[in-house]
Amino acid sequence: MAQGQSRSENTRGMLFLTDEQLRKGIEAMFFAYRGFTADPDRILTEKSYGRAHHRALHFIHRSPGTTVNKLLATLGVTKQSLNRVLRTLIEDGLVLNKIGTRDKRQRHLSLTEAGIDLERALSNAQSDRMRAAYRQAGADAVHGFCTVLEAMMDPELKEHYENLTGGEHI
Amino acid sequence: MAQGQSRSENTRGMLFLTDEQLRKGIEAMFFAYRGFTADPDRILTEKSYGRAHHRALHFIHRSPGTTVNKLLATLGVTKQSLNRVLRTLIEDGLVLNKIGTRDKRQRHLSLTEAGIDLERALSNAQSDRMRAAYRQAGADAVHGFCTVLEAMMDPELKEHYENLTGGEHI
DNA sequence: CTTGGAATGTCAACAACACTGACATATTAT
DNA sequence: ATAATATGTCAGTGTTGTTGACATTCCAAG
Repeated sequence: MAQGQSRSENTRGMLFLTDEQLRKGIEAMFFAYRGFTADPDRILTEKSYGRAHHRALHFIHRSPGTTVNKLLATLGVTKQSLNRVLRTLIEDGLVLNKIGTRDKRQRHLSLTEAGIDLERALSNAQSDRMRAAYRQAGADAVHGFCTVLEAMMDPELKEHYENLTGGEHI
Repeated sequence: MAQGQSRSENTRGMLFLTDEQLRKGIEAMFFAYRGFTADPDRILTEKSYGRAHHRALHFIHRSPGTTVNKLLATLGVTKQSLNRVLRTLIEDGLVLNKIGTRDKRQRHLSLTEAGIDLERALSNAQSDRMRAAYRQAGADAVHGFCTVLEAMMDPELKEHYENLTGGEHI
């Protein structure tokens, strides 16, 4: 019955959504995001880094050789904010900053060995929980999960998401 | 084929998950959460409030008459952090702070008319996007979405989530 | 070749929101 | 009486975001 209502559709095939169902989804996002970040946050605190460092490491690892401007667009922060984070990562020897050959204004970012190690540690911590959740929920649930998340993104952000999926080069 | 792989299971019925699929889920959470908070954030900025005010309003609206300690547990922040937010909300006439009758140490929190109005505006902004995402993704996807999110929560946080769903009283 | 604009870096100031630690005040429980 | 609970408050600190201003380097168009 509860199941029936949560899947109810009207004659035109449209979902009928109660306020209660919407609110439940909102709270699920809130609580789940806390779980989503909890494990990497513990590692980051040990190393005196924050979530912003994690994000930078993640997307540099994802698109090695990317430029600062591209990274800014993906992260959606100001250059001043990113620069503070990037500076510490470069100083600490986790990120490499190579001046472009074609366009010498651009800085191409990549991870050092140490950067790769930390990124992997963070990624593993996050993936472990993700994998457990996926296995617990099942394959169909995972598919629905991603479908709804994609539908929730801003169109502009969704482009970044899809470009990353397609693969990025120098 | 892509569909086939994302739903592939082995002979024991366990999901086979590639690193790529897990990373995609991680990035989907990151980008979707930005969309999730974008609309209410715009309203909050107008009123010189932040996301913390939104969360407080949401959960007080959800559980009228709740106490400070319960709210602290739900939000997972320190009392000093919550107090800063609550003080401004009370000063601005959005939240009521009533001394308990049974236990006079406790303060029971509830929304004023103005508080209800702002909560509704924020909630509507967030729900609109949620509803659109739900409709676009379909009923089965929504069910999977919630299932995975619940599996992703810390057990302790999941209790809060479920208690809220069940309904809270004074 | 000069000039405009793009890409980047940096400095300063500020705000939101989290934290810790310490302390005060009621109130309840033992 | 004493201990524990619930709450509030002050002071300090750190991360992460913001604006605004300015310098540098370099590409490209006139």
